[in-house]
Amino acid sequence: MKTNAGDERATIRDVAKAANVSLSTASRVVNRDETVRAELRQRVLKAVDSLSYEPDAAAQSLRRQSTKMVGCLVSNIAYPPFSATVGAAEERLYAASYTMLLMASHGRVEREIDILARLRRRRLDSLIATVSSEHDLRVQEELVRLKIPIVLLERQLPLPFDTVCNDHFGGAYEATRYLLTLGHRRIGLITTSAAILPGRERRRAFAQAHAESGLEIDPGLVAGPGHTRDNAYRTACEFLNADDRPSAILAGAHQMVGVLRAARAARLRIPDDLSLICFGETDLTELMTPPLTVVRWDSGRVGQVAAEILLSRLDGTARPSPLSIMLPCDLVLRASCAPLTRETAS
Amino acid sequence: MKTNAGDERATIRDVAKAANVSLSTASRVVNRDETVRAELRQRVLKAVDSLSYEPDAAAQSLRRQSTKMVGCLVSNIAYPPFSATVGAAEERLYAASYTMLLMASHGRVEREIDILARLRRRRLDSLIATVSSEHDLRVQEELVRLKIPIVLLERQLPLPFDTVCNDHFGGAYEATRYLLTLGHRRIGLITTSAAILPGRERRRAFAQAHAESGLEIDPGLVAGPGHTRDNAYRTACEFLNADDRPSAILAGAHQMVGVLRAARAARLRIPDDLSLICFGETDLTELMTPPLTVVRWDSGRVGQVAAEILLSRLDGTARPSPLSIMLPCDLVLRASCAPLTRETAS
DNA sequence: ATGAAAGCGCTAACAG
DNA sequence: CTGTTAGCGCTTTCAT
Repeated sequence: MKTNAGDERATIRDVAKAANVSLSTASRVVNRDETVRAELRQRVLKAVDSLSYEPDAAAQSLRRQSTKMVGCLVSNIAYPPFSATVGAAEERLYAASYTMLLMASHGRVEREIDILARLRRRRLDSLIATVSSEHDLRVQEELVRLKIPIVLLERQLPLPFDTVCNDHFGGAYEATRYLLTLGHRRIGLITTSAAILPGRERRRAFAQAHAESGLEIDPGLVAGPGHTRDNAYRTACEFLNADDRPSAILAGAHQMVGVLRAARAARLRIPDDLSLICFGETDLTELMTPPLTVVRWDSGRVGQVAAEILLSRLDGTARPSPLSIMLPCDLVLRASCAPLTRETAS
Repeated sequence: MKTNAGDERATIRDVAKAANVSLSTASRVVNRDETVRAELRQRVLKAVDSLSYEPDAAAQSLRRQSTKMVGCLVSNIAYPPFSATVGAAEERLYAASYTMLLMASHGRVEREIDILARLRRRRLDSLIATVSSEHDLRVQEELVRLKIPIVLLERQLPLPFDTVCNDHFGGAYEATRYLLTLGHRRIGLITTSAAILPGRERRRAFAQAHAESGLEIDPGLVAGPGHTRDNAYRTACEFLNADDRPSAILAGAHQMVGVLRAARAARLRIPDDLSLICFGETDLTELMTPPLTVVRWDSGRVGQVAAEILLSRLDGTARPSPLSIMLPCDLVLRASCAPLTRETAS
């Protein structure tokens, strides 16, 4: 029974009229209020069906003061770790009847502020965000002004928001120590900006591992933001063409693409001439020759956990104090690192 | 002047009151109606600023009967070609003040129907969709019921929707011919389901190229849906362990990961023992050893074009008849294909 | 040029 | 248990 006479959408009023009940009774039935007599309920349900009635989310939002929408702010949707995280979060939120709004800042603060203003007008119930800098006060101000539960991904701010991060410090520390143990003394680090947690923690771990071995770091061998592949490629070329080139490089998955190109251009064999460790697992790291030693974590898990926290805030289950979840990173040894012998040192 | 006395959001009423003008005048100013006296305009603007007034999108949607939201339905957000497309579309739509809602069907028709019903309630202005099957009539029905402009991505339906696709037929045809020219006679094809355009067109091209050379196809060497990597891996293993194993395989980027694993497990060298062509460019195809010959297209471009079409529909610029855009695919020769000699034939 | 009033579609007091 | 009524915040006639 799906004959929809007019082309117009049926409203709850139409349903009430067709079922010969009041507006509120119709509303009650639609909203599963139990206190409606079975007979009336049937009449309403029939009307709903025959009119193909569907509640208007905009009207509901206005009235209920809740949009059942969650914003998701990332720097770039197409960056695989992000898309895996976003995908997992969407999955969980969808199951809880939330709709996800997706916006990309492309790493630009101006854009980010604009996005947050827009999201404010949309009256989101909640937000998942990976801000492009932890130091920008305007962004922080905008986040606070939203006045909704916020979960930060891979970021830390001096604000009472929930956060879920991976243990990039631990991962980078293990990776650096491993290279040091293999005898490497000049190691390059190419990763994201120090203005965001992964970049900051990797630098800190890199420094600490060196310090614990009583070794100095050449600041010239630590590079970032290098957010783009091209930047990473150029940086890697500089590193590899120098007289005292590093014998090993640690790089983010995104940057590693540039590093591999540079290594190929410089005709360096891996791991014989250059040892490599990648932050993040991708198809490439696993299937290339040789397979790359990686610091691995579960991007999807980040999104799942974030969604879970959000939902617990939304239904009031969560304890008031902000949660700060840290997920593990593991060093997975493969074939891209070799011990440093006299020969390979330049 | 950002002192917001109460914690409540200011409404247009508050603004009108503070500026000592009527509701409608305040609204006019906010909506850039030119017919307001400069003095009043200033007063209103000042009030807007001091109250940090921001229009409520839900209320606007309700009143204007337009949500300024565009839905985006894909099977999986984290699948790189999709995320590149979605990212590019979001970019363009954002610039035109639209917000993107993202939902993933995970290839399940039931889920897809549920999503479409939900989107209907959200009263989207428009939709970008990559449905999981071109044959499901319920999905088609739901799409029609939306009664909004729809752009289909990489899909074709017997309905008056705009579509933007890549020339998978052309790409697969060239690729197959290339392998045939190299002397290959038993070629495997592992790609997506024939129920969607890319899978269908690749099969068709594969068949036509063979037919034009007067060659028969072994249907056992054409596999799909194999949407997951594990499926592709299993299929490839079967192919490669058979006595009359194919000397070459064509596979989608997603499936290729499984194929490479299988080739490695079977200790087959590429291209000496097995020639490979991949549908779609990824980091892996370019940087692995040997670099893979690929059928390449621009995923981002698909999203851009789709967004452009959508916007032209939304502002009434587009001509009424549905557009059907086909973007090119190119065969990029690299090092993963070798001529077939007696020795390599099994 | 400005204001008063109606109403988008819905939910939730409040009466009965 | 059911109906009447009052808005949610906004835009838009329609008068003035």
